[in-house]
Amino acid sequence: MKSLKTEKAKLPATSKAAQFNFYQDVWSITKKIPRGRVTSYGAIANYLGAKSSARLVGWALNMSHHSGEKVPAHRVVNRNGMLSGKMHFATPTLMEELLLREKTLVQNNKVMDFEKKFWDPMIELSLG
DNA sequence: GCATTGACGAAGG
DNA sequence: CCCTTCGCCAATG
Repeated sequence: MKSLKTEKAKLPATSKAAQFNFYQDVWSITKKIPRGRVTSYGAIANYLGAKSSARLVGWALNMSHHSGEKVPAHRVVNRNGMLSGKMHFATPTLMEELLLREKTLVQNNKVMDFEKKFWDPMIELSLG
């Protein structure tokens, strides 16, 4: 696995190329989240070796909207399982609707059985 | 350019 | 426990 730190060693953090790679990596991982499962911003950042840059994962997913690519951003929630990003979808209810469509139930703005549905890329992708 | 703002999360009080 | 602070860093004003 390629960490962001490794990328940083080659490219300055301010480099456009480095940013682009980071976004691409985030989208790539997000696409691997199976239907009916969810993960967190921090888990993705951690997998990319950028443990403390969870906020940038949110930015990357935000960029995915007008990127033209199909990124299941609704499967990424915060570390408590809350739908903190739902306001950034086309409608305020779209994120929850997309989750419900794949049998992921939401109550009080939070994914039900979050721990059971949690998909950790660090674990799931390191074995494959 | 500097200050503020977040789809975050850990640590400290 | 809950609330605040802090590190993080691209984007925005």
